[in-house]
Amino acid sequence: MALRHAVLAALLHEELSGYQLAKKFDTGVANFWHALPQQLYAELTRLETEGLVTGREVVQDTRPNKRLFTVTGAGLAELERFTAATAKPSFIRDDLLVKVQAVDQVNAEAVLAQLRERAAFAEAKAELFGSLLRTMRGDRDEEEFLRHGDRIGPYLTCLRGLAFEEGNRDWCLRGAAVLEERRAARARG
Amino acid sequence: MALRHAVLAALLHEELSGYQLAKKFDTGVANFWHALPQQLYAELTRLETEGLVTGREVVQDTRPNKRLFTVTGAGLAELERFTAATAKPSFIRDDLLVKVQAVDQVNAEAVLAQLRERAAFAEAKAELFGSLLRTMRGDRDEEEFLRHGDRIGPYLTCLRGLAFEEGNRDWCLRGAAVLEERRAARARG
DNA sequence: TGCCCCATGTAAAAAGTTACATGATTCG
DNA sequence: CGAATCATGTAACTTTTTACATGGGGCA
Repeated sequence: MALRHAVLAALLHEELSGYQLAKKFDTGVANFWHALPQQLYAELTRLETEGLVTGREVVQDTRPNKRLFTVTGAGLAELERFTAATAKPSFIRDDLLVKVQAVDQVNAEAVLAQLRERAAFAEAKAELFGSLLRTMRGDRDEEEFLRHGDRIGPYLTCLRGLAFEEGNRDWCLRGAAVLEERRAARARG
Repeated sequence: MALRHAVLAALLHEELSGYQLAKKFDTGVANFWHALPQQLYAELTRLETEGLVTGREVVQDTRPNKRLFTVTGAGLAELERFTAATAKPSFIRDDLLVKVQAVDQVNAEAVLAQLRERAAFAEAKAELFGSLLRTMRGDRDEEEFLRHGDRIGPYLTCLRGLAFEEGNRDWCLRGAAVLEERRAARARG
């Protein structure tokens, strides 16, 4: 039941349509959670019937009409309750880790290729997060911004996203280097 | 459908019972995946009917009997197929991140407390992973072990787990420091 | 004597993924 | 002219979580 809270948190600063929300959750720009469009449309509907968000129709001539959603007082109260409750620890769940775990018994070439691919993906995401952070803090430096800025929440979660992707990248590159080195050693005899 | 592959990967080196497997997956010692006991018992049953693992009954007098599972040839082939297929990117999904995202609008004290708690948890896990790594590499240094050791798969995934938890800890401590500083600033002015 | 560990599950509910559906507009 | 974007969903399926069930042995 955390998707609803993720949606509420995402709508806290901006009024968004389901479509816009979906884009954020999909690309991982909303890097504190991930969800598919269908989930979001369904969740927004549920949240609206429960009075936690309100939608207003925006009629567009050139584009299809859309509904923009805002968090209500009840929605904010619900987020407050959620925030006060204790959170469970989070776990990694990643196909690639499973493959690496098995790398001694299976085709290492395939794993090597996927490590390289993932490293590139992680690097791209890290760069995206980096530029988002620069945009958020403007001309202030980070220390200054975190001391006195408003809206530090999204900044902090983006920092975690950045570190996570940098960690991914570094680990993938390290793993790839190890596998390459071992392949080379086998080739030498 | 990755749980089955996680189970196969976990059983690759050791023969384990459902209970033992559950403990690993629960404490996150099998830090490349996480699953509840019920899932594992169900998955083991399924894997056995599909011939991907075989169980052998071990009769115990003082303890209840148990069934130890091993990966079959078909199981290894299935892992091989899985490894060759392309993996999807992984996303963070964490309650605490949602709470931090909302921290500007909700009670920051609760978030601060949870950041501290999580930092401690992450630190404990990082230490556990650190000692697991030391055990795995024995008296060799890491470079040496990764070059010439066998079973580097579990070592590499454990390295990722370690970096992840260190990242968690550092980020939590940073976030907590920021929130404290802002509280102090508010109190002053 | 009460609580934790061993050991294995079933059943139901919630959450997440995959597949499919529709239709206009803008861009290369 | 075909593909991508805007915009919103429904339906079926898979996966994960929560709650419940059972029963002996060891330990404080």
